[in-house]
Amino acid sequence: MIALALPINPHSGSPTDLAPKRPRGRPRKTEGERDDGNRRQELLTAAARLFRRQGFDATSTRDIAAAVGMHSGSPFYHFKSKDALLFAVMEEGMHAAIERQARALQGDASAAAPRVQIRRLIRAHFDTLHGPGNDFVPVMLYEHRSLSARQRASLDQLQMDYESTWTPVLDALHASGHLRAPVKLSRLLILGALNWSVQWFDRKKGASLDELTDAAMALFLKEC
Amino acid sequence: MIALALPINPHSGSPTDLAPKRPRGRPRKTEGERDDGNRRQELLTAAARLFRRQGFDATSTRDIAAAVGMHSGSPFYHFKSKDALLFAVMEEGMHAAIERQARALQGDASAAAPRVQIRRLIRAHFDTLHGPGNDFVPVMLYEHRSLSARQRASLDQLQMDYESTWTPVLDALHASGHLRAPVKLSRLLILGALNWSVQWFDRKKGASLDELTDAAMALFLKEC
DNA sequence: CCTACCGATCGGTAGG
DNA sequence: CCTACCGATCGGTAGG
Repeated sequence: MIALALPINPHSGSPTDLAPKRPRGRPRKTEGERDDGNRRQELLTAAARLFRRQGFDATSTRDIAAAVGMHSGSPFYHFKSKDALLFAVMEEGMHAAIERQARALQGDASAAAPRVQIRRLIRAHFDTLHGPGNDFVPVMLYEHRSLSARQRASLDQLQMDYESTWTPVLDALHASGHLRAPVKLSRLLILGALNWSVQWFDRKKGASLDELTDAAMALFLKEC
Repeated sequence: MIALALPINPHSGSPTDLAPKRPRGRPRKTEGERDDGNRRQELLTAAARLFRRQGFDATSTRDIAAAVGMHSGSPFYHFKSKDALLFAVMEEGMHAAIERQARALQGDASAAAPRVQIRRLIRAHFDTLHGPGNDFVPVMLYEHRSLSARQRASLDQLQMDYESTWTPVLDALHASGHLRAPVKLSRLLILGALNWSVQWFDRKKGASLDELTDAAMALFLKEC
């Protein structure tokens, strides 16, 4: 097992350490981001939380720095711009959502009845939007407009990957008569109904995520 | 009939006009807004358009001034702050939406079948979101977060007025078996599905508003 | 990752 | 509604 050199406190190592020296100066950057382990992730988490609460424009890079105990210029050591930070938040959100979705369908991807599959998809989607600490995708839903054209195109691709999982399930439901509206518009309207819940759902009161899922199932599907 | 003195060009009137003089200096202000007829409305329309396209924070008051051919400080002659301008945009949007909704139900408010009523509500809602020049309500949906607590409370009241029209219709549909999910959650999910269309609907391509309405009806209602 | 700083932009205002 | 302007804030950077 390889020991990871966690740079928690740069002053903690003895000067005579035999461990291989980390390279001095600025680490190489990759696609507008630098890699530094913990602190980078802390910035992402804090940024996601603040972006969700206050919006992208209303959150200054100083706010984000303060939230993780850094000084005003330091976030730019980890991200080359505020835009790059926003993009990284959204990208991480989409990757997590895609993985969560895959996990929800695991095992019986094609074995389970379409009604079971759609339920799992809906429930996983609600988890992505309302699970504790899951601020990343809501930021993406809110702040899609704040991205550059290139960044947007890249995220649209991820979003298409995510949504493409729904299509065969909706096709099957349409074929069996559980869904009567056209599949493409159904997908847009259903995901819209779920996404909009970021505007009103409160985990601490009202319905639970299971009740929400039940309601969505009852609203969208015919009983045949 | 009383002649309205439209101050289109302050220099157009002869000095010997017998028409009653307009009061000199700044007009009285009311709740953070001044009344000046045309120009004020021009500012509102331009602001709605820009806020929708770029977002509230990304739109400067200079952008808005330029859009109507004013200089940078002049919007503050009509609105006491950028916030007041945003609020006025949203308020006008909600009033128009409430009127459009009432018009859609006119005549047979209680006579028509609930299925007809819900169709009209859905169609009127899509008109509010996607009708030509209807940028006011989409701004409200996007920028709800940018308001102060007081402004938000005031708009929430208008939104409750708007949504309350849906409840008796949904109640009737639930009673007749056309709607199976709980009424309150149904209202939230349905309006969410419709609202989210501001993110993807394009009047110039794809489905028409009528097709969209058909799809929504087919998605949400059981056939009994 | 900190210190010290810059240029640009922005909401808003005084006075006419 | 224009002119001229101010104070504050912000993203970002050089140098260490």
